[in-house]
Amino acid sequence: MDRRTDRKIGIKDVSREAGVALSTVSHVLNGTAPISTEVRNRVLEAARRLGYLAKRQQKGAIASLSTVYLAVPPGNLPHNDINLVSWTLLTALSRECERRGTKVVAHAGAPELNAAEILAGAQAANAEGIILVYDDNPKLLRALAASGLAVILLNGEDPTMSVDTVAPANRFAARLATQWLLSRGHRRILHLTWRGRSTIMRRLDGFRDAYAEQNLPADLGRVLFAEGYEPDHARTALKRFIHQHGGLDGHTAVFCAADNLAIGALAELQEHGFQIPADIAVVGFDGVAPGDLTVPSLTTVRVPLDALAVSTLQALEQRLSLTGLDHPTCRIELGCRLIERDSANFTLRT
Amino acid sequence: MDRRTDRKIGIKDVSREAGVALSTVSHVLNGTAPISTEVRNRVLEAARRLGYLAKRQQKGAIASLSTVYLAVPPGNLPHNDINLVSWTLLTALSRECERRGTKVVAHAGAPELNAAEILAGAQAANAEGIILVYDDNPKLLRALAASGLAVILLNGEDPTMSVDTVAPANRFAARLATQWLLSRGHRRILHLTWRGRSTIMRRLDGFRDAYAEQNLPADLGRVLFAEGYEPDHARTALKRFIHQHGGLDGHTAVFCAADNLAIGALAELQEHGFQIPADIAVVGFDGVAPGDLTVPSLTTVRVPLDALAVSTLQALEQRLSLTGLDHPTCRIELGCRLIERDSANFTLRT
DNA sequence: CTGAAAGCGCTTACAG
DNA sequence: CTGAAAGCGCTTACAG
Repeated sequence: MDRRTDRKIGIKDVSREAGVALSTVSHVLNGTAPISTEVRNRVLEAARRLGYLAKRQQKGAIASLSTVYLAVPPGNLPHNDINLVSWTLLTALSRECERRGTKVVAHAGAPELNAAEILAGAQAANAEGIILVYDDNPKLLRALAASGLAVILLNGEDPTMSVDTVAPANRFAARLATQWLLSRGHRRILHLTWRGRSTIMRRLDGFRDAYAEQNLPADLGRVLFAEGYEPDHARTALKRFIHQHGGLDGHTAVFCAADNLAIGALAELQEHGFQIPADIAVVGFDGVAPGDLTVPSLTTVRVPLDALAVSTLQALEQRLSLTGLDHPTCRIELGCRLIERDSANFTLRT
Repeated sequence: MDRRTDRKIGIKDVSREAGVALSTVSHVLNGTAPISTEVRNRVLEAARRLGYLAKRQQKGAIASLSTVYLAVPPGNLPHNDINLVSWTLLTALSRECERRGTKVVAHAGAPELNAAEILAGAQAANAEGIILVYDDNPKLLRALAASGLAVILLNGEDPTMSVDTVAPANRFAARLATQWLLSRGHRRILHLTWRGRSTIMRRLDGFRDAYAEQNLPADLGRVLFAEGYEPDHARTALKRFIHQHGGLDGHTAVFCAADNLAIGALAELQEHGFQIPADIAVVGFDGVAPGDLTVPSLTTVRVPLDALAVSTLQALEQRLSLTGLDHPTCRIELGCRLIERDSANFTLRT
């Protein structure tokens, strides 16, 4: 493999690699002549290996999006918040736009997002598409969808399926993390969450799924609601819980619906003298904070923010190219991975 | 708009349509020179309108899949079953493959799908990808994923997110149908379903979501499990229910998790002398049967089978082009539409 | 399926 | 950003 990635790859290279005539490659790629499947496969494999197919695909996808309009509920904007997830997601989004040469215009409107304002802003910016982040107000979504512009909801749910959405596979990821704890002997797991957007409730669904899948009594998995998703909310909720039950009430693990909560949980639990993970294991959800931010380092579910940004732009272009056709709206969920660190690195004897 | 779709459209046409120089169009499409957003947008819009972008995209996507290997659990094969959904889905799939010039090789193995057999078959067929339909056995999925071949699960769930999946948005669609009934005054709705694959349980989730969303007591929405998804299973289950309760126990609507069940429900309810929809409304799920197959015609949720087939092939190609990279697996759900016919065409006075 | 050759469409460099 | 021009890469028709 001494191919230089800088030299441009053409069908001549593919024909040499596959050991067939130049014209044969062309015919395979365009379906303009009947070619035996054996040769056809050889050609396609060579084209794929040399990156020719990828190059060709990129050329087809390029440049259809010149400007996107980005609307984020002000409460989730990075500057007035310690929300690292928001910040990382928006960074990934703008980096991906830059890579594609797509201009991003951010919405700056009233604190409450408003369809008319967003549409006016998008029009003024000459945007072909709108990316809405987090907000899942059905009225807003429906109004935007009715405008005929291409709209994608990122990191939110639209139960009415009026617009395309891109989000992490929250339910399945939470289920996997819970299963992982169960497989290490934990039985009484506390799910620490808050009454946030519906995507957060999907993590609760997944938590319960894991118990159901193993035919374990559902009440082994208790749910504790904090007042919000900041570390202090976690501390307050846990403090009250520990006070009420005179301890952890037999729980051996806390599965938090956000890293922010997990950070607060670590602090609060340690303040009460619990050893982590020996007395109680802690698992987070998000995976944007560096591992050594906490002591012990946090085991967590990593949400693929970069891939979410890529998929969002792809979905937007896809929708744009389908303008006019009534292709159904789609919901895309991306898989998350468990990052095993110290805060849950302990197997219970069963 | 007198453009002839048969004449090939080139950038010359785009430049004329947009009123700019030929070279400008090229620069816009390739990002090879800085172009003002105003001109850029004019060019892209013209390119989109003339179908040039679509043509270019198609060229990029074409021909990367030569052969797919199709594995369907034998129980779901059309020939030994009255399962119209299966039949329609597989037809849509093979039609889409034909359109793309992709060869389909069907798996013919033991009644129980087996990873080694499937992989051997796919290899023998020189297939680049595998489409698995329905089956959601986690062991099977994991084994296939580990093989390194591109794998898509169609109409199933993979909670482990080992392989990419494409499915209808079952949960949201069931929620919408239930909301629609609730909005027409129904309060006690019976959800008639069966213990099928997990995708069917998502319809139950959606049924419950609709009650929760309106803050209605969850026990207003009762669930009745039939022994299977055939019309006779529905009849048996309903017969027993009516007998036990000496009637419909206050229910004014039956929301069935499959059209097959709805067909049985219509027959059974009418046999007991109930008027449909005046005494009880019936809603199905699938939408593959013609509307006049039943009396009265069936209101149902239409699953976009053609679009599912298109998305499946797209997802497979996408995965193929990402070979090597560790892009997370994705789950794609497509929106469904409620088809309003006579069997639920009745609004209750509230 | 090959290989040489003609031709087409797009890209690119450049003066205005 | 235009417009004429050179050039490149791919397509296509055809004899073998």
